[in-house]
Amino acid sequence: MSDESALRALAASSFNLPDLRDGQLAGMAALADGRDVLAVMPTGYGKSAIYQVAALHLHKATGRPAVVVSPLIALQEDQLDGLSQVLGPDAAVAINSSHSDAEVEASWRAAEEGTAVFLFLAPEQLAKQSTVDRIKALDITLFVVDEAHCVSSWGHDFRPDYLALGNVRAQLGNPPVAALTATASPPVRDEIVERLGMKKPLVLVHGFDRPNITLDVVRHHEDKGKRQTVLEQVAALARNGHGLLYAATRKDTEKYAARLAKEGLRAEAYHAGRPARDREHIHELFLNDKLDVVVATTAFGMGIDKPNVRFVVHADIPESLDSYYQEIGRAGRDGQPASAVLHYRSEDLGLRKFFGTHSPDPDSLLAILKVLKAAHAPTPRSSLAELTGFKARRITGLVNQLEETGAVSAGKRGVRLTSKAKLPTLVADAVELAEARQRVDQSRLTMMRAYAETDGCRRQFLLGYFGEDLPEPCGNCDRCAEAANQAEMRKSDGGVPASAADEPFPLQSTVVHKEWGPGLVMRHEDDVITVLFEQEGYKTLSRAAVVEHQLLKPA
DNA sequence: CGTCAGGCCCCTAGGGGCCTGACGGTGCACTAGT
Repeated sequence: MSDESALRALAASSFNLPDLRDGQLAGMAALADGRDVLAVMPTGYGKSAIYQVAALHLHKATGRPAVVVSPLIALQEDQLDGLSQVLGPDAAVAINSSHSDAEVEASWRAAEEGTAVFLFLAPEQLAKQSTVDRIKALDITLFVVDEAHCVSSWGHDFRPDYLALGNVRAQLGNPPVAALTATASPPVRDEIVERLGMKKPLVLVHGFDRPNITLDVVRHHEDKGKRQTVLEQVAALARNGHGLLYAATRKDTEKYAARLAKEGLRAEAYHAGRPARDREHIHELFLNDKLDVVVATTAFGMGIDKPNVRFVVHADIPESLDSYYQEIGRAGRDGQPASAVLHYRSEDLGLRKFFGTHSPDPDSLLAILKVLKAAHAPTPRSSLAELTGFKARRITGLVNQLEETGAVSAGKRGVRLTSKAKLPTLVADAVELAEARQRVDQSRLTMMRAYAETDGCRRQFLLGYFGEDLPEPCGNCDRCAEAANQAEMRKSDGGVPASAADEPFPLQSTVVHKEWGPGLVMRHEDDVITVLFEQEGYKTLSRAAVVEHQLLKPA
């Protein structure tokens, strides 16, 4: 295996990586050998090195570049800076809207003349056929998709061009794919592999468990009480180091940040509504330890690699465990103890449900299909936009939906109708697909909720979701602490806990509520009983009210 | 689905309570107007 030793040598000499971690060399070798690779590794583990060393190796042999698809321009520029320092000024170039036409042209030349090893761009650039054609002429060595979970989490509606990457890759002659992400449960991995058209990929999953992060969930019944507790807790945690507070809405980030600042903390709100200049500034302050806490929406995080984040607190539940894992994964990268706390109210699920609702639009789908039927020939997306009056981006989204159900196919010369079925049938198929997606999104939320409500070890639950088995409870989460407590109490009582015997509705017993119907008792907690109702899902009832008004009857 | 802000009424004058409608996240690229 001279390739492997060559790659090792290259990693050491060009990237200053004398020691490679589990999976890195295997990934590099597979890519150099023309095999697809899916790497699921936390930020800071070194997944970028996998494609970078492989690309440099291939560039030395062929003089041809690798394409890197990356979701954020800021991320592209960071990578550019990093690579330029190591390999020289023109070794990495980017094509995006932050550069002038002249700069973009210079980047293309660097790629065409063989100086550039890496060509960075966002998926939206690849929506232009002229761009795809020009890349095709480069005969690239690798097609790298960074933050590949975006394919599944953003592709379907928010940034539909992600879904077309598989198609683009095919047009480029199916170069080997390197898909990289820090978070992906097995179904998300499957979707990435499928969407990018990866064949028998080498799947590398490493560094998933982060035992130094303490996992806690705090349940709340009142919104006001939750806000107060969150503030107190963040203030307490910030005494031992810097961290992040995630909130669901922009307004809440502002409110929390203002309150924390009042308490004397160096706190800033961060969300997509703030001017780019402020966002960069906050980012920089945080990286340089000049802020105690950043209060942010989901906008903050991708590409952040700060080793000494001591806590990540969530004031509101995220949309999925995939998101949650990624967000808490920003804590404790230095391996020192760190804290991840989720503040949970079942009412907060409502907002997430709202965000997860993408109502399918039959009229728009029909309008596209009518145009295509009349055309009898492949129709470029630009013409579709003109003829229907929809914006280009909307066209991409609608065409993606129709393409997924096989109604149309998008090729080099445009979109054409491929199904012979009646148009209303095709619309119905696409609508059904959108609804199915909605159900999937809801079920991911359900898993997030189950994490928040589990009686078992949080880490076992979390790792289980990602398909990893943790044989013993972790001993570093609130559930494990609770279990240890109860064991201690039983020991000192010398017997069965008192509450279990006189409890009118034992755990796992079936009960009936006069409005909500039949349900299963899931949990007892201080003065609250949690019941999973067949029709309504989880509900928490005050024990006093249950007793006083006889809300529940044994079934 | 829940929360918030604004308007309204209330009973007796300034604050509380109720109702209703609006709003809620993530980024690319492109264009028009300074």
